[in-house]
Amino acid sequence: MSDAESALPSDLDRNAVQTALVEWYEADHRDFPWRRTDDPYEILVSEVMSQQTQLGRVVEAWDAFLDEWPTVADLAAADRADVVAFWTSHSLGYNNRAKYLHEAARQVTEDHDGSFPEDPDGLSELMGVGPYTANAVASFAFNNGDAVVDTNVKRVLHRAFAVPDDDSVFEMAASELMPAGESRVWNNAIMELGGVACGKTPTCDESGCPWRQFCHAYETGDFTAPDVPTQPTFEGSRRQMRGRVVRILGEYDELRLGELGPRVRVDYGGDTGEEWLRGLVEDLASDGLVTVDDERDEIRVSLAK
DNA sequence: ATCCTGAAGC
DNA sequence: GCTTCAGGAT
Repeated sequence: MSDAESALPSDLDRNAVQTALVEWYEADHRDFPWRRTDDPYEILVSEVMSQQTQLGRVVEAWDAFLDEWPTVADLAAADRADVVAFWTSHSLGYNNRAKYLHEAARQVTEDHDGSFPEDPDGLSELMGVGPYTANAVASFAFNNGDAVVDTNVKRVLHRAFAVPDDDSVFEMAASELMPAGESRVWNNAIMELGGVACGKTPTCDESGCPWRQFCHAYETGDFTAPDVPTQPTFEGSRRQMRGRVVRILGEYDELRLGELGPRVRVDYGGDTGEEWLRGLVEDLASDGLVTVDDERDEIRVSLAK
């Protein structure tokens, strides 16, 4: 259980490490609106939007989303098509996440009598809520989570304390470092550190990083970060075309395949003609995002209700 | 292990 | 142009 390779702070230093970070965070941090609420629904919406999307781009969408569906019951009662269309029109990407969020709202309303589970295990049962989001919502809504482990936390722990690039080790280290019973401020603070001071290009001195005196990377000058899987080129990809289909269907009630095609790509036809589009749309249908209505010789496509 | 998405950052 | 961004489902 003990960590021979990494240099997690000793019991003696841990308190100083914890205090330094919390004081740094409380002295000054970005004032995102979801940091001013403890409503689990509002927190969940912000977390799902924030997955793989820069926080600054989330603010406007978060406001508009809660304006449209102010409570979890409102969202549960909405049509999935409207939620997916909203998601796409606000450029949030990953429209599967809109479907998951809608489904999670339905779970809370129907399976939990309208009130959220208050611990990570219970929250994990909600659709689209994995280990990170479960701990984030438990922390920020109920101050009742364990340490979150996201790319920010991994990067910080790897640099500061030489925690090896291994998920289960990151989890143990993060958990050991968190002051008990302070998940709300702690998880906010450590992710703020990763987002502001210890990003890909660290700004230790400019940001007044509170861990400089403890930091392995600051001492050695090696700011190597854990590997993040690189993505294939987006331009021209199938993923891009899926995104276009969903965006277009968000603008029309229903389209025939032949009407949809030219709007998806100007060179619609040939190798990327009806056959190709049909496959694309069928994939989206199995993801529950669109409905394909195949009647007679006309194939009609729309966002799934 | 692969797929999902789009824009800012560099 | 390529990488990165508060991950999760299958």
